[in-house]
Amino acid sequence: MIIASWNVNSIRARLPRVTEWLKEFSPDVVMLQELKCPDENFPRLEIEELGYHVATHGQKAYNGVAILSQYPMEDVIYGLPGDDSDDQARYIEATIKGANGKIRVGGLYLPNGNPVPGPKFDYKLGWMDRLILRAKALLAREQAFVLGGDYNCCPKDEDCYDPARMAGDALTRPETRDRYYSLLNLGLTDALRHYAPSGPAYTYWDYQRGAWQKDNGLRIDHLLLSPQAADRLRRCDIDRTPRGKEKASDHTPIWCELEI
DNA sequence: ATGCCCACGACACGTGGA
Repeated sequence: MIIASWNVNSIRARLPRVTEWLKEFSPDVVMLQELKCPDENFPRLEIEELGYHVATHGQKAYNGVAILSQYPMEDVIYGLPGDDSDDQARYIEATIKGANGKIRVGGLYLPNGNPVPGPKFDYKLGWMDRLILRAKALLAREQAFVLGGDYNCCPKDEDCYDPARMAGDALTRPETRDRYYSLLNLGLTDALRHYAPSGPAYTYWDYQRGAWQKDNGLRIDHLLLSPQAADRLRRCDIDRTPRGKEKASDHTPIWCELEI
């Protein structure tokens, strides 16, 4: 089973890029972020036509997450548990019933958090604390799961093309990294780093200043696996192809293959 | 030169992204 994550930066603006990638790559499951549209405007039919079940958690103009799956989905939850006052659409979770077993999939769009300090950074850290609690709850089930998406966190300086330029940014702040490593220290596996333990492995390139052409990127999209999922990990990679196309998202897909 | 792009929504040189 191939499970991918892609921040598309508007599903409506990106629909041609998304459908061509689904046709060429045929991932079994895709977590999408930054839909930037309410559920009623999500291009559901166009994606269902390609053989995908669709679960969306959108909102007007900002945020928005979805899970696409070639297998049926069960027990979908919309929104990250732990704060009923949080009205930002940044989390969706579902169980995928594969041919040879099931896996729980959480798709997330973690808050950017800039500027630092400020209420947006406080919101980011609180959101990460809730994600850690959610991961603990899922780990207690002792089943395969993946938490994938745009974490808005460069775990190490090597995950930034220019660490000095990013110093103090919410994506590299120690408070952000501490929480990312708290997640890993629960026993989760950063799937990409299992195969590429160090060095550049970017998933995002700014639209500005020719960042893509100069490979001035960031590694901020991650797939974190529970022990039961990591046991089944067979491959993980970043597909840079979509980033080089016309009308590209500023992010590109990351994917892993699990023996499920 | 910490500016330069992109998308949204409804014109605002507005906001948010990262």
